Amino acid sequence: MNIQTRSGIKGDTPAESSATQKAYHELRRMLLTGEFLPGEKLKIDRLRTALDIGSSPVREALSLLTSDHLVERIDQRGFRASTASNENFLEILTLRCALEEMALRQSIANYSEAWEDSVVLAHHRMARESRDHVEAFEAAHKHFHMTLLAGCSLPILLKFCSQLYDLNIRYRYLAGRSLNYQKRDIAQEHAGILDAAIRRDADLAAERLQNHYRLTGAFLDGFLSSMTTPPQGRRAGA
Amino acid sequence: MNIQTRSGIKGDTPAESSATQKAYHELRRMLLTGEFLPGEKLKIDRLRTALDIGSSPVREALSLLTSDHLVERIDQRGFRASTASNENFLEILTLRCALEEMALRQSIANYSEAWEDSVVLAHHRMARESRDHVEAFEAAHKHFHMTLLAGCSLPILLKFCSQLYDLNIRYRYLAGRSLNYQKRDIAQEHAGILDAAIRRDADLAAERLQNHYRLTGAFLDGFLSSMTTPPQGRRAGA
DNA sequence: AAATGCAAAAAAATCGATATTCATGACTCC
DNA sequence: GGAGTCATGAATATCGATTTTTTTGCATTT
Repeated sequence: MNIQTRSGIKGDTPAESSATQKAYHELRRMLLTGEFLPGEKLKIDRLRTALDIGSSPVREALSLLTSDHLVERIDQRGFRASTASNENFLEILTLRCALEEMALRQSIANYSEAWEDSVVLAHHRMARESRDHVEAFEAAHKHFHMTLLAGCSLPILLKFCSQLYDLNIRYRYLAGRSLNYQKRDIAQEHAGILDAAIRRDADLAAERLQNHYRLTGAFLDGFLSSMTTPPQGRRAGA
Repeated sequence: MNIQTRSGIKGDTPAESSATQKAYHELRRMLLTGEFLPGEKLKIDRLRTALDIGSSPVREALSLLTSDHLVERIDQRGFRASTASNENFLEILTLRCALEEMALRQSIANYSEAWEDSVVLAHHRMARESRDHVEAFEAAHKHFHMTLLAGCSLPILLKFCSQLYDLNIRYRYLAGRSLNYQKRDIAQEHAGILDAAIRRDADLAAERLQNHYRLTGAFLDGFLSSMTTPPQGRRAGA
C-alpha cells in the first residue's frame, strides 16, 4: 500500500522525497499557521492517521521540530506544541533585532554584486506576490529578509535567524492575521531597508530593520496577553 | 529480552529513563569527545549494535543531535558526524562572544542575590574539580559559564549559548586536549570574570569573558588547518 | 466524605521485519 | 578500449506489532 510514497505528482514543495520530510514540512506548516494551539498535545496516533504515514517518521519529524522550538518533548509523555507567552514573544523580538542586525551588518561589510542582485531580485518578487495570495507573500517575505542576511557567510547565525523568523510568524498567525498589518506601509519599509543595504549604509539599514520589527512587535504585543501559556494544553473538542 | 531497559542501577547520568535518552546522551558524548571523526558516516546498524538498542531510538537521537549541529542528515543517505572547518570554528567563536556578552550583560542587569549565590557556588565547584578528573572539570566549567548567563531570563538565547559552547568543546577535543590550555592561568581568568560579574561591572565582565574566549580561540586556531572538511568522510579501518 | 491504592485503558516507546533507495562492479554496446 | 547500463549487495527508511509507561476511574479503607 501507500503507493503515493514517491508522489512527485503535486510537487508544491520541491519533491517530498522521504516520508519524514513530508511529515516535517506538513507539521511545521500546521504549527506555524496555528492549526495546533500552544501547549496542545500532539498524539502520535492522530498524526499518524492524519498524515497517512507510520509512527516512526512522525516521531522523527517531531524530534526535528523540537530543535526548532516549535515542539516540546516531555520525558516519557510524548510531544506537544510549544507553549506561547508574552515573554517568549518579546524574547524572540529582542533576539531577532540583535542577531539580524549582526548578520545584516556583516552582509553589508561583505558586499558583492551577486548579493546586491539577489537582494533586489528577492525584493521584486516579494512586491509582485503581495497582490496575490497571502501564503505566497509570506514565503517571499521570508526569502527577502533571509537574502538580506545571507551575505554574512555565517551559516549558524543564519539558521538562528531563520528559526526566530519562523517563531515570530507563528505568533502572527496566533494573534490572527486579521489584524491587518498591511495598514502600515510595509512596502515602503521594505524599500527603505533595501535601499540602505545596497547603498551599503550599515547603520541606516540596521536602524530601519529594527524599526520594521519593533513596529510589528508593538502591533502584536498586547494581543497576546489573553493567551499566556495555559497550565495544561488540553484541547476541548475532538 | 533487554531486561536492563529500566536500569537505574548505576545512575551516573540522572536516571536514563528512555532508550532514546540513553542513545542521545551517549552519542552526544561520543561526538563531543571526538570519538567520531568529522564527516564520519554514522551507520544505524553499527550504532544499534554498539548501544544495544533498536534502530528507532538511534534514529530519533540522531535527529535530535542534528538540531544541535553535531550531526548532519543527508537526504536519503543517513547521518554523519558534522564536518569541521576553520571557518566553522571561527563562526562559533564569533557567535559565542556576541551572544554570551548579550546574555551576561542582561544577567548583570537583572542582578539578584540568588544569582550571585549560584555563580559563586558554581565557581567554587569548578575550582574544586579542576584538581581531579578532566571529565568532571569540563562539566563544572560549562556549568559555571552557563550559570553566569542564566540570570538573563532569555531561554532561547541560553539554549543557543549552550549549543555553541558544546560545539566549541568538540573542537577542543578534536585539536587534542594535549595542547595544555592549562598553561594559561585559566583559574585567574575565571576569578576575574566572577569578580566583575558580582561587582556588577558589566563592561569589565564582558571584556574579560571575551578575552577568555579569544585566548582559547587563538590557541586552537591553526591547529585546525590540517583538518579542514574532507570531501567524503570515509573512514579507513573499522 | 476524603484519601489511598489498585486495575483497566490509553498512549508512548521500542522492536524486528520488510520495502526502498543507493552504491558498487561486471558486462555489453559503441 | 571506453562509456553507459544493468544486476547485485549494502544501507536506509518505513511499517505494524509488541512492550512499557502513564493516566484514569473505581473500589476500599479510615
